[in-house]
Amino acid sequence: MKNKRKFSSVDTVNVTETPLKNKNSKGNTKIFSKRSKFSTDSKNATVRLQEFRRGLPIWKERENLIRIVKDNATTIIMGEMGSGKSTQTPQFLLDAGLTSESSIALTQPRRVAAISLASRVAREVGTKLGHRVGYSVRFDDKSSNATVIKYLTDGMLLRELLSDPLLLNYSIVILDEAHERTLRTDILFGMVKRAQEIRGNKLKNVVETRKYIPLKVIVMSATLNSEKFAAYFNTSAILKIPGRQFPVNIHYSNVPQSDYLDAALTCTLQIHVEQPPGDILVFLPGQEDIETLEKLISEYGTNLPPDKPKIFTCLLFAALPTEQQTKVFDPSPPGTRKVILATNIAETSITISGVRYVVDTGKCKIRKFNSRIKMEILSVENISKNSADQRMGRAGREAPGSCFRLYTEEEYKRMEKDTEPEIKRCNLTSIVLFLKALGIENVLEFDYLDAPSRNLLKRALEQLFILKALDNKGKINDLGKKMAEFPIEPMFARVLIASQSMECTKEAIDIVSLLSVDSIFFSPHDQRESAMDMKKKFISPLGDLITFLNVLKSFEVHKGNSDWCRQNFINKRNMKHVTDIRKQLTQLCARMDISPVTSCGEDFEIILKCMSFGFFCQSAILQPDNSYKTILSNQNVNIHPSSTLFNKKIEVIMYTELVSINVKTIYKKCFGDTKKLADGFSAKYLDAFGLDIGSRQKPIENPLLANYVL
DNA sequence: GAGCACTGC
Repeated sequence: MKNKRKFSSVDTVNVTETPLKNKNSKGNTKIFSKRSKFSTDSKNATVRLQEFRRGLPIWKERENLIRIVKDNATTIIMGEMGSGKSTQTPQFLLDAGLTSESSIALTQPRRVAAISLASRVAREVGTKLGHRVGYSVRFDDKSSNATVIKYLTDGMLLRELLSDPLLLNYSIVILDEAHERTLRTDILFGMVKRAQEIRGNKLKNVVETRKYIPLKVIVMSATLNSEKFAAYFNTSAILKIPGRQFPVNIHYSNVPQSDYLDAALTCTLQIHVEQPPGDILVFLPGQEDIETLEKLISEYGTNLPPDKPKIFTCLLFAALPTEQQTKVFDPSPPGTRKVILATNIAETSITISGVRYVVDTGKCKIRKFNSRIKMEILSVENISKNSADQRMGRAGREAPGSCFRLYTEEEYKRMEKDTEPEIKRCNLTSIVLFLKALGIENVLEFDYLDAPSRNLLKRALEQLFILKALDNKGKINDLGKKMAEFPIEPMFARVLIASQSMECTKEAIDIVSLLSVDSIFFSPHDQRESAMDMKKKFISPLGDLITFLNVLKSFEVHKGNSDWCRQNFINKRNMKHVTDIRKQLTQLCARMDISPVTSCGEDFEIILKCMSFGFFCQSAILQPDNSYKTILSNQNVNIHPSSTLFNKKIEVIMYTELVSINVKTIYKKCFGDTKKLADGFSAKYLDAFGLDIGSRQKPIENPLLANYVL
């Protein structure tokens, strides 16, 4: 069975903090199956586990850690990779009796990390997973009333806040990987601090003392600006734990590189020819670069000196089907050197053993709000110093290594220290609605570690107002509270709620689930045309959304058969995700008295009208030149060629996603050379569907839209 | 007629 959890063992946290002598990078299953050999002598296994624990760098700090946590409301632990902080800290505190009758929550930004850490710690504690030690991630809850150490994703703890805003279920909350600064951990910082203060104040009230126990907070991270966190949490308790890292030689480029792809090719081949054995990990910004470099390496690789080993390339990026992702863990064939071409996925999420050399282009793709074109775009940017150091570290996990930076030392010095936290650059609509639902009415004055820009907050508020989640004073109403309950974007939540009166909840759930995943289609580069052909039989003249619905129906008729998926270029992993989300939304709707079985049958007009409750702002009108203008900002846009409505000249369209494309691609076509061109963007529609003007929601009361009412 | 960093509920 190849599912996501196959990766649990390759996650940074797990591998670095549970390095067994017989470690096998192929997966937890392998690691555990090896270990289960020992479990025939369970006493022996227990002894081994305890010996291993005592060997961790954090073990020496045990008494110190317990004392600091005992004496301080908030503690900051800086632990390098392999220090054992994520597995040992909760056990130390539990053994020291610091949890009283309540439990410990430890958050992770990633599901696989939460699951594999919980599995590991359950073994160390000697309990069945889900009893004393458990985890809670979306679609998978292995925790019970008996659970005292609970690993959760940060998103899961956020959800728990909705029903338990003071986190009374826990006496200790540990926020791990704080340096990653995800939108969710940033909100958790503020909420946990608030819960701690309120619980502290309640404690002073003698009558209530029984009910409230103090909340201990621990912020953990590999590298972070500890002073900043310490100031934010009003604490001076900082504990530093050394990690296990081998030295890495850094080589900088002598001159700035104008073409990082070309530089990466040269550098990789040079390492291959000149350096001793060891795999090479190349960091690139995205899929396109990875595929281009693979072609280049295979072309040049054929001209290598005959006495040199051959090059064996592996690709690694998130959109790659799981079976192909796992190929990076296969040992390279004899007489070859493995070269892994990867995105940022190899920086935090996946650890590959055998890497001795890192080639760092110094670039990554980052989602950022662009105020000029007023939309979020994905663009290639320089990485931060921290990110560069993280990439470098990947060369020194098992032995000394080398890192080749394709930029000069001057350029490194000019890099930002840290990557800008998401809260300063991403869409905040969900988060603002969430805060309001938690009773934080003044989202501008919330106690953020880093305050988001007022511009971003204002946009989020406007959006929520348009969706009728907020009243004209910006206060959340019943509709908004209902929307916040759904674990989906507010616009989708609006559609689900509207589906009740539109009597099409079944279809609305299906479509929202389908739109919640990356892409249900898989089109490999070399088989693009046959993929297009196979897609044709699903196409509905009503647009992409009904086409998606047809795919889902067919997927179910074929019971998710793998061969059927492959033949039809359907991404099975993502379709499975669709059905998981659908199940969750179905349960949630039922709980909120929105009957999830109400169906509009084949009357798809109804479902399209229902979608307009969430997306009526995202409409555009056909122009004489066959382009479109958006109703909100009068912006020129086109229908994306992958849309089923491309070239159909529909009078009015509504879209769920706007994507920007690089001007380079357009110029490439005209001039063939893109080197000297600056980046630029042109908006296109990804998902569009036809909409009869008469069915548009009217009137639009928002003054912002007044100029654009049809 | 073209393109998708990484997560998460």
